[in-house]
Amino acid sequence: MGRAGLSAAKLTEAAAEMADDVGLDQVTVSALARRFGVKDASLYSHVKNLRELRVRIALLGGEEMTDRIAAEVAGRAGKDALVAFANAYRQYALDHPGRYAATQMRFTPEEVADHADSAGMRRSVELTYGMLRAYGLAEPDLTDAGRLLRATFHGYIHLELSGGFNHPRDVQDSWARSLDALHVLLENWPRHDRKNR
Amino acid sequence: MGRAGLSAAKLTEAAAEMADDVGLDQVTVSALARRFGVKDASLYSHVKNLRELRVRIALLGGEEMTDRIAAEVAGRAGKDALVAFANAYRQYALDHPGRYAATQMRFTPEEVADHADSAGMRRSVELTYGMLRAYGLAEPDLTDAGRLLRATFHGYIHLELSGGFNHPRDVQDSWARSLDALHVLLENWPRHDRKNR
DNA sequence: GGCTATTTCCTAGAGGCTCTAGGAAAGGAA
DNA sequence: TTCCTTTCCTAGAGCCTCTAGGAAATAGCC
Repeated sequence: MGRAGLSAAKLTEAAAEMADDVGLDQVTVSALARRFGVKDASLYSHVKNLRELRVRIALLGGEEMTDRIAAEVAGRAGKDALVAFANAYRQYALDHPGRYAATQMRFTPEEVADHADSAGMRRSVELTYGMLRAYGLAEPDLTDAGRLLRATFHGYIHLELSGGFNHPRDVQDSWARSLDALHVLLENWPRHDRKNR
Repeated sequence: MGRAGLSAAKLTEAAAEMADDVGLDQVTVSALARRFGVKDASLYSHVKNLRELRVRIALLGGEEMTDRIAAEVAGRAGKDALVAFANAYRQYALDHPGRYAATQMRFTPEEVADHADSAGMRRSVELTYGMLRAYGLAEPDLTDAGRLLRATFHGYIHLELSGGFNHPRDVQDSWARSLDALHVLLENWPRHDRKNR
């Protein structure tokens, strides 16, 4: 019987699919080994431990997500860019809930530094800032507004994925309206002013 | 040697403390039994399984959190109420990260129906709606704005707790400014209008 | 108080998980 | 072919959840 031909990359891809299917916390070394018809211990030649496997899923997800967002935002500005960004963000999370959940993990600096660079995360921040500058914001409003946007997007997706929205009103409609509201918000951002407060 | 005098309530309280200390996913039946100087199997007389233990933590957290928020919001309206609500929400989550994480779990209807009523969750929704009505909002804007607020608060706390805010700017300052912005947003909410769009 | 019923806690054990140590076999390179 | 490296294996320790069935402590009742 030939070998399975494993590699860290193949394992990560399969683990990511598994995470999207059955949830990130159901991704185990055992289950993954089973999927490849191989013993648990075999995977430890390719991946240090379960934690590393999850970090790899997160980095993969971060890259993919940023790519999608960048493609959608390219060439747009203002509300167009905001809506494109937000929809790409949400759609990726809905398409790949397991990968998305992984991106929300807390990393130690070594973990980020170790495998791959965290290019995905960094590019993502740049995209956000570019968008916000189009609204005429500058530091520290840039950071504040960026945090608010990230929080809102993430919170919305998290609640949606975890079934937190029980009311019958369609989530898609609520989401669209929230984007309208955020656009208004960014246009009327209470700008930082040394005298003010 | 006497008995430990366990009960579902005592276990839940201890589990909640443990969750705040070491993280919700570190709360195990084994660890909890160890804490009481008792064998694992003993806990199963009081609690059905690990899952139920976590649900109980969530319900406890939900009650406590809603109580705090209600106390702070009482007698306030408009921006005062918004800020009081938001700060109480955030402070509870920072004080009790494990309990808070538990409240974000996905429940099956039976789980909610089983133990206790989900009074906490329901009251929380009512509080939000009361606050929003003070801004002159009505359905479906009430639902939309409520979702946006919940998403923003949750997303902010989640990112803060998971170390997602790397920028040196103080989170407290950002938060305060975001509340200013949300107030502006609610005052300028793009109201639902059948002709519009 | 004594007796009984219930609750609390125990031992024993099955089964799943992570991860290490050390060995065998497959594939590539010289 | 021969050697070297990588891939995969067996074996096993340790921790976890959860069940079954039994012993001991408490509570209720006469």
